[in-house]
Amino acid sequence: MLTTRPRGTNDILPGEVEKWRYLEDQMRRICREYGYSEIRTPIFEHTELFLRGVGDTTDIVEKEMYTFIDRGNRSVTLRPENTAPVVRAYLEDKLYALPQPVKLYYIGPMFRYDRPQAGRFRQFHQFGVEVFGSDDPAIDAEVMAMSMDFYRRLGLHNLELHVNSVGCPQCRPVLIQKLQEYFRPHLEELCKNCRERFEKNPLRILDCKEPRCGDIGIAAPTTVDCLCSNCSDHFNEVKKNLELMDIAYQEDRRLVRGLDYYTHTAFEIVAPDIGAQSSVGGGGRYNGLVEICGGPPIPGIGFALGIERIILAMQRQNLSFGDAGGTDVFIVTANQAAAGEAVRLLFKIRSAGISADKDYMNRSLKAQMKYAGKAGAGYTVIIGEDELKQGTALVRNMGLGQQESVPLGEVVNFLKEQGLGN
RNA sequence: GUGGGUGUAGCUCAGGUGGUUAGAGCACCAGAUUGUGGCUCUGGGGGCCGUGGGUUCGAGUCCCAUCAUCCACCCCA
Repeated sequence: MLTTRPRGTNDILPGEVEKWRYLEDQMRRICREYGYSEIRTPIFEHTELFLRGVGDTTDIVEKEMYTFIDRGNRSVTLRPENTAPVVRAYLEDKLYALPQPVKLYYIGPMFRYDRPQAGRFRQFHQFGVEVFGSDDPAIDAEVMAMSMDFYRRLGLHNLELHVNSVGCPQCRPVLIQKLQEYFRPHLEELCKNCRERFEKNPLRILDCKEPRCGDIGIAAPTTVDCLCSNCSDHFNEVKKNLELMDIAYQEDRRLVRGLDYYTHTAFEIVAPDIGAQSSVGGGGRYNGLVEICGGPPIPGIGFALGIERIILAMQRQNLSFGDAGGTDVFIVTANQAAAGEAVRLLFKIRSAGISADKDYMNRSLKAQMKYAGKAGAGYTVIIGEDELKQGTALVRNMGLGQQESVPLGEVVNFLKEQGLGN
């Protein structure tokens, strides 16, 4: 146990961490372009926030939270998602006093006590955005367009954008009633879960994966059948805006989100080739959430993307994560007498903004060359007896296999002339 | 929470029906007439066989438990 990490967590090692940094760079860039500012909230919150915000009948709250009592006897929970915390910050820090809409993004770890499998971990990472203060359908479309734009920039293809409207407090009771009327005669045939859902949240029966429940529900009334005129207009405008941007989507009348706070627009982005956990992102509108959390009735919408799943999908599609970057220059010494000069020169090269390294393992010249080759050094700078006498160094281009003698004082300039450093 | 697969060297894996010093490839380190990497060749270091019990004269191999991991259900990003 001492040397094993907790189940469902990961070490991100050199070689892997560069991918994360590449993705994080892309996230920050697109957020700047779409007008989003970063917000960082705590990793843990008062448990009550998630009970109220996410919904106490959701699976996340009922069985997946890392909740514990701290030394001050407070119940706190490692955040299982970040919409509720951002809403909390929006209220606590009075961001409603800023010009609206307020557009925020976050990148960070989330925690859910799930059974790990492909694309699912107990500590996983999300990139998400939240927009407060506007119920303009154009914002709904923008949030979806932004997420699709993000995937496009990474080079991901074959992704599907599924869109639906789950109604509002006006029309949802109508839908729930109709659904219960429809399913009541079939109650016995439904799976155990769905029989519970029948009472608690009949909407969720629609996206049950049990084949039998699907068959039974095939002719069930769907969300769009019952939308009030407001919701219906809103949904149509959202779709119109997507079309203005040429964002391909499919309307999925059975799409229901697992968190209670969604109203109106709900969407999900699916990658078909990463296994069973195929959802790489999802989100929707949550016009009631700010109020649920004790604030004024302020509308909101957002999305969250799973970073591990994005990496999985990119690897499946053989996509590049940008240049890794490594050592440019390696200093090789032929004898002990050159060691001092190597230290001096190494510092000068690095100070000039060029990545450089030397041997620290007392290797032979030959072994140093080998190591430099494996480290991917573009150049080696060789200092030996002859060089010391002449006050020069041999600068070898490892790619070309050519080398030339350069005065010690000129090595840095010479390397710069080769295009190194910036 | 449920089901199935897998745990042997740093990595990927071999190790018929239990039998003596547990192997390979890759990686690592060193050398191939002593100042030069990639290719090749030679040699070397490395293994509580996941862990704990049990059966047996004897367990990497069989049994039980446990932990980890992978995949699926479920759920979701």
